[in-house]
Amino acid sequence: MKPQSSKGTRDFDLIQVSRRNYVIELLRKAFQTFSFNPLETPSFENIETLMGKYGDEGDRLIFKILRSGDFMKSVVDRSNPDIKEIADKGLRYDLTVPFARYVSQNSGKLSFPYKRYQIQPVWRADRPQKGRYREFLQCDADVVGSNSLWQEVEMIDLYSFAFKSIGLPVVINVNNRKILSGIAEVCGIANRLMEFTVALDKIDKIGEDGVISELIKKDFSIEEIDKLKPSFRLHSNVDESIYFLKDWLKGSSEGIQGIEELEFVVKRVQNPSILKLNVSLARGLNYYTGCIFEVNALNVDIGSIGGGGRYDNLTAMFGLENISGVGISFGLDRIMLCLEDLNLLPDNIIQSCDVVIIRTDENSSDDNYKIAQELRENGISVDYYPDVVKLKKQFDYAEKCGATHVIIFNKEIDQDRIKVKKLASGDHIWIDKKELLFYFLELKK
RNA sequence: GUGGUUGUAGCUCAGUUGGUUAGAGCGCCUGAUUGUGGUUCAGGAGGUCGUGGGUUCGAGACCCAUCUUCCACCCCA
Repeated sequence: MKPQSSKGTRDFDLIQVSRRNYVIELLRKAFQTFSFNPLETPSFENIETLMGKYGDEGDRLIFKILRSGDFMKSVVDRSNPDIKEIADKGLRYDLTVPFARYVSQNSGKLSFPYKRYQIQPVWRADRPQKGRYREFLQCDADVVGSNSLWQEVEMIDLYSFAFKSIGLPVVINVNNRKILSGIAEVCGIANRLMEFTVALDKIDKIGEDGVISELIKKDFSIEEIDKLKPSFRLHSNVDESIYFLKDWLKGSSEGIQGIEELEFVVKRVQNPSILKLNVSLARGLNYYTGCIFEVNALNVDIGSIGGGGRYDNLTAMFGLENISGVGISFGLDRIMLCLEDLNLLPDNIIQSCDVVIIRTDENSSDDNYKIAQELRENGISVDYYPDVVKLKKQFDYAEKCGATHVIIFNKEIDQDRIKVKKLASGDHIWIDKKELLFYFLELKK
């Protein structure tokens, strides 16, 4: 059998794990700084929990898990089985829906507003591309149980804080679903909001003409498209856009509310310069109801590296009414690609061992191993080479596992001193047996 | 899910209009040399040419299928 990892999945080696952990810790620190509590949920959920939350396209991309045992037994029509008949579980597609399930299930013991962060992999049965995997790590922060717009402000500040600490320059696109509804309302296409926003969302990619032809394809009339046209040109300058929108949408109370919400938020964030009001931003996940966010890295063409927004009714699907939430997500895998592309990762973050004990003589084995035990007990990372073999082999090994030092001790020849060699320079020093631990503890400081 | 693309030693790739025992560099292993590794030298292992069919006297090269890769849609982190 040929060894091969499954489509759209990857293995991470020493360097990659070290780098990922480095960024994950920065994110965790950011979440904690904003007072979110950790939560972990199972990798799979009941299929009903997942289905119908992400739109038709989302349902298709959920990894379904076959029923245990004879999974065809419960199928009524074998020529056309329903998905729920043969699969009763699915791998989580995002972290927001499992979170909503958790909140609904545990509403009695949670005090609201409840803030949690969650760093776990999610799975999508998508066709892989660069920056698009079938298993990837999401890092989410959500707060539920309050309608306060201060939470939108905090979410944007959290984004700024986190990306600043990571050192990745980004732009945060913001919009509000209510503005999109308002536009649809004043243009008389309220019943076709989704079709309109899906087309508008592509404007950065296909341009104004592309959006128009897309709308024509979807049977929008020329008059309707003419009315919608101002939305194609709203970009960048936040104040001007808000001023214009207030006039344009004055016939829609929902639209006006959306603008006011947006205005409240953009006026209060700590670093408004990384915000971009982007009326074309729609986001496909259909549970969003208010503010929506999407983060893009500057100077890297890889799609969004984060997204989120306000959802008013997500827990209602699980029976818990009147719980509004806001959440944001960091796409770790894409963030890593950006950092690698832009060469922004420090090179001193590899988590490797401090010292390899080189074996030259079986008679010294016990003494060598005692050295390893003593160092380990004091927090030094030690690799004890298991065999007495050629030095070249042992040195190569030490080099490869990233050790900074090797120790050579032969009790017959060396007696009470130990040779400590720095791998990078090749320099060596002799250290008295009693001083060895002190030497490495000093290095660690 | 639709359309296209890729696949030769561990890695990066050569391989001429289909024609004998499929090559290189790097890496790996062994030995020598270097005052106990990183240099240099010599030798060696390793590929049913992604997989399965087909065309042909003959296929790594052509055809079909399938898997994988990357790209564009779709959608998204």
